Amino acid sequence: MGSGGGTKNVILDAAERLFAERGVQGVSVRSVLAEAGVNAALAHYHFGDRTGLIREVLRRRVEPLNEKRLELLAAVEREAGPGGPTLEAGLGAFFAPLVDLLDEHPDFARLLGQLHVAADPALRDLFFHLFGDVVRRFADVLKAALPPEMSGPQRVSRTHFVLGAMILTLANYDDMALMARRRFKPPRGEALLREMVVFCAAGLTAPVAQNEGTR
Amino acid sequence: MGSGGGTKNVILDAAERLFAERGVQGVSVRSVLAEAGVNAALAHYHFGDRTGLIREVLRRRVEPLNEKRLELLAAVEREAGPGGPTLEAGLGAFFAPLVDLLDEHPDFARLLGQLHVAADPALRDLFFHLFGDVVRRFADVLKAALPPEMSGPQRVSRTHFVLGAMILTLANYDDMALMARRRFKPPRGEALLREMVVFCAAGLTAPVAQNEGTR
DNA sequence: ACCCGTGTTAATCAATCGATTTAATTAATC
DNA sequence: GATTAATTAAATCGATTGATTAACACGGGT
Repeated sequence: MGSGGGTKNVILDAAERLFAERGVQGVSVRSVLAEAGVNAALAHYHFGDRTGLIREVLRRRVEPLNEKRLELLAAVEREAGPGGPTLEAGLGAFFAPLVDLLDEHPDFARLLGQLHVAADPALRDLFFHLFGDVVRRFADVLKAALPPEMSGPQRVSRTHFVLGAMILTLANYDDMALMARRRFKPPRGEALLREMVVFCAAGLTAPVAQNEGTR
Repeated sequence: MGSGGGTKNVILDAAERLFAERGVQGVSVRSVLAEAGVNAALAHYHFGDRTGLIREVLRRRVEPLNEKRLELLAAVEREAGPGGPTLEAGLGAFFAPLVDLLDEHPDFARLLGQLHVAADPALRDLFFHLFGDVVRRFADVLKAALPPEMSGPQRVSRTHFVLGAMILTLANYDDMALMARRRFKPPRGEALLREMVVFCAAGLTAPVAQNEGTR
């Protein structure tokens, strides 16, 4: 389940699990150490303070995630023509590492989804600092792959919707079918990735101003 | 800004503001009462305990929201043919009250977005209890408006993406343009509603299995 | 006038929080 | 094998938490 031995990783695993279950703000450092089964002073020794613990929980998984995203992006850019990668290829490079994360570390995926909408200012700063560069890289790819006549605000809005679809999938994925009366087994892995790419690509490229009577 | 006088509403307004700023779990009852400028025992007097305060903050705005949603849904169903309302009309009835909420009570809108992905089990229960019925009503409308050959899991997945796009818009709307290098004024009101409906309708009706090489 | 219910205030409870200190234990180095 | 550094354990600090209590103000109804 966790990530190898060492007291440090034992603590980080416990923190990841509890953070996902109760929310970062709803978890005390003491409860993390109790869950990990180690002494109550080890968090301070290994991570300095509470913020250091949270930061390390995130950094441990976000850094490989960002690397994988940039690798995939470089790959699709290498294979693409001079116009840059297609919309589907760009979205695939952005989503695929998250879909893998959902399989390998579902607790962390839920935590990641929560943090995207977290209100605590300190958490938000930490979060944007971790992801800002990569998100901007992909935003440029998206811009190049979208029709040039699309306005800036429109592209920003639609990109925002794409992020929302992605975030709720991370945060709530296992509850996805809860509201349906029949219980469906939600797709995983490759199938989920395809669903996300198809949905977002269609939404991003939808023709504008086709329907007026929505209210 | 608030909702009329009365100590009760003064407390609820302060709670709404602080909850949106720092997250429900990051706000103490004492800080709410200090922000409201009232005595430290009035929360217990008016709302029983902390959970009662949270519940009332939500109920005060969610009940009118649900009523407005059902009214709009009844209206579009009345105007629709025997096949039920169109996809765009159904989505419009679902989104319009939220777009209004974003204008009139932006703090509560942010709070609502957070709660959709909140991890605290008690909060999640409270939340699903408030919205479950209405969401299921609209899920049925969506099902009727979508192509009958779409599979159940696929419809559930795409509905989930729609909810995600909506939730992030609520939670993060003012930060929408933050990641763009140029600063755009994000759309409001009618324009935002049209953006959401167009994007989601296109995503929901996208043809399946058109692209295989997404990874 | 009297009482009573509503609203408010100040004071305080035990529990828990993040953080720190001191001591005991283990591992590594010379 | 002695010395030193790294790690773990146990106990405790002041501050803050949710909750509760008792006392006080005040207005309307009988």
